[in-house]
Amino acid sequence: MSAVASAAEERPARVSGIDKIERRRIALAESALKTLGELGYARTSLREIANNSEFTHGVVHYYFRDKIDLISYCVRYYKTKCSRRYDEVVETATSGEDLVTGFLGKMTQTLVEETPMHKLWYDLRAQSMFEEQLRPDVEAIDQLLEEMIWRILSRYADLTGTAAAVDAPTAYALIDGLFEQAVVGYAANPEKVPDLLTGRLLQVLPKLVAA
Amino acid sequence: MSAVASAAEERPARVSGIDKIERRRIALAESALKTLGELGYARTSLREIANNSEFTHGVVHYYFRDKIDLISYCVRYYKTKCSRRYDEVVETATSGEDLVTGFLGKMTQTLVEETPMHKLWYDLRAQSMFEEQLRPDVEAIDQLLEEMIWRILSRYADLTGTAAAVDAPTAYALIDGLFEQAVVGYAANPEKVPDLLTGRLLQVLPKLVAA
DNA sequence: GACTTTGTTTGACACTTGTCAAGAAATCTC
DNA sequence: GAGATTTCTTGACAAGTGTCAAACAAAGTC
Repeated sequence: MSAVASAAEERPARVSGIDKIERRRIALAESALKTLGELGYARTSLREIANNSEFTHGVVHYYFRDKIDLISYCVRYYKTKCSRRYDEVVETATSGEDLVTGFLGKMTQTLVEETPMHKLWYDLRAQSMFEEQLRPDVEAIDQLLEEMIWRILSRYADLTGTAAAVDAPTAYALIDGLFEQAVVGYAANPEKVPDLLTGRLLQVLPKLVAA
Repeated sequence: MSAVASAAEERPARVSGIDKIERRRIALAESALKTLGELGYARTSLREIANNSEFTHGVVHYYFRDKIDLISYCVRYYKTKCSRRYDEVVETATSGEDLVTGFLGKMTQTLVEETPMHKLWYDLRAQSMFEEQLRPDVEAIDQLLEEMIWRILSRYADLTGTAAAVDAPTAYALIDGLFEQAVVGYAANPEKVPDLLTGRLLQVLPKLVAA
């Protein structure tokens, strides 16, 4: 089903106990993330997660202490998948234009192809304002995403012979604001929103650097 | 308790039926908003709302068809309170500096004094991605907030003899991104966040206009 | 092959949820 | 003040929740 899970089944040879348990957790988390992405935090129950998986609801509790433990694990697992999304673009781009094109392409692509995941992320970040237990994980991801944006902006400045004109948290908040706007608006207007996002980023990116 | 409710009690003389029912709804909504702001959407039940009010849980159902009807009403009621927040600043400012100072002051003030309301707003906007019935109301508020930001930016351009260098949706997404970052981070760092927000806006605002 | 450990199923529990309806209380109308 | 209407209280319901524990199966160990 997922990259990790299927990789697991390809090589079922030797699995030391700790790895096996970790593998199950990942499978559970993948399944939970799918359900969470569709229904959102508020409407997702442990039974729903179990129903949409190959496991029964008891198994969920065998591998996770409670609901928050599961969700928290999901969030942590999720972060490893997303914050390196633009690395290849950053490394292979040979000009500012190149980088911008690649960045916009990847960004609109993930907006379209992984909408549920992004919806979930903004949902969970909002939940973290009310549920303290989620806060450390959310903060960690936010940090990762900020660094991701900063790598892109630094490289962009390099390639164009300029310097970043805002600091990292600011750059992240700005670009994230545009992206969240796109995610929220995507359901209502899936054809137009990606282009709108592209246009807005093209307006903004040049203003984030200065000679 | 609130401005509207207390105004209602000061003048209990003549109240035509339709107004009385509307008044009760407002009182319920105020109470619901208080609870929602503290607990967030996911953890707020109708009974909790009733418990934190002077009414019983049956009354809630007497005045609102169901839960979504109540929350939807709350959202609509809320919007009337917030989108004119900066109007006075916009009208009285006589220079760019003036406007920026007033804007930043009001923004950090509402961040600190009305934190629960802002948390709720970002929560509800996230919920609207999963709950279609919330979408029209959320979209309407987003529109209002975009216009609010645009009034500020236009006036800022006027006063500084420049022109806005981004369109309205972009400007809103950028500033809202910074504000949401501040709201999310406020709980963890209530002393520093307002100043950080101020600093970041000062970095950004000049870049949103051009000669 | 018996025994132990590990993993899984199933069913139950206590509780909360949104919703509703029957009736009491208050208010209004004449 | 009697009767009608509106407003509110109370208690109940069905459904869903997180959690747990006891029975069961599988796998590993000697």
